[in-house]
Amino acid sequence: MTAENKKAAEWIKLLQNSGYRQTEARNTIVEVILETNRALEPLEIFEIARKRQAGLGLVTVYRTLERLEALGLVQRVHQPGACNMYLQAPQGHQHLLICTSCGKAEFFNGDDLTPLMETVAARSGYQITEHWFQLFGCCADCQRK
Amino acid sequence: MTAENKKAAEWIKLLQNSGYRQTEARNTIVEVILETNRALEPLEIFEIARKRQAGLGLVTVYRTLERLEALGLVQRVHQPGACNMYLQAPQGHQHLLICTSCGKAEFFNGDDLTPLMETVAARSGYQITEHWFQLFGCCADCQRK
DNA sequence: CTTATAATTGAAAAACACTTTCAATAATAT
DNA sequence: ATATTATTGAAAGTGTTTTTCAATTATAAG
Repeated sequence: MTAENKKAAEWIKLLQNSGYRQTEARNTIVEVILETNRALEPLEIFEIARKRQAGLGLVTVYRTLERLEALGLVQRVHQPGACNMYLQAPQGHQHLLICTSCGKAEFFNGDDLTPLMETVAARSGYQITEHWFQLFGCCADCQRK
Repeated sequence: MTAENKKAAEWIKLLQNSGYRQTEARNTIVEVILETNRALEPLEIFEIARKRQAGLGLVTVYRTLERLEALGLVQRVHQPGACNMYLQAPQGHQHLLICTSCGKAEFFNGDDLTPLMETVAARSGYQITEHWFQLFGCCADCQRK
């Protein structure tokens, strides 16, 4: 059993524990998300998944993403070109690093941001509750090309 | 002449220097953006502007925003709820602090991010070219309420 | 000031992305 | 095996953004 299969089984289990049923459509959609290392739009997920499961509906992709996001398994990603992309969520709170060439997404820790946020809070008078931090660049593989 | 009027005149001038014409529609749209301290959706701009200029079309708002953004006068802002909002762009590269209650937007400098970005670049092998950093919170005025 | 020009406009239609509705189907509990 | 109920895909509906187009208006030229 590969790492992806194992994670897929975990996700399905979590869905079931929340009262959702295991279906072919959900299995396929979960697999597609887990084996992709970049954020995907609903339509992209649909097109990949449809090749494996004829008859799958785009609506089901939207509905499954909604449930996966509510369970915190998937994360919505905003990018300049598209702001409704979905990616497997990391452990805890992490920040994204995205390759502008191939789209590959990696997470990193941003604990270092706390002092800056405190300075901004003090200067502005705002009580800061949330932050978005995302880096864009060219990954090692794409630099070689 | 108020500060907003002065800035509006500058923007119109810049538009003209780029080969665009001065029109009533553009004047009104520019004024609305300049006197608002929060990011607005095209439809919001349209509704405010229409009260001052009957007959204005929503299409014109979209087209004007496109030009203003191309000239760097206006900046597109992504927020969890809406990712097509527009705000007067700051001098140089700055980061946003947005009040989740009233929407008020302020800019701040984020020079402190450089060391973190260098660390991430070194660890990941990415060549970092761009970053998004945005803070959300409750502004001083809204805290009092 | 008058005329020629080319950009700009708003209306309408089209394109697009996403959501809702609904009857048929399929997963799960009994 | 059966009953229950979530899930499904198709179709219709909604909201947003873009395109098309003829009429209008700003600007440059005379």
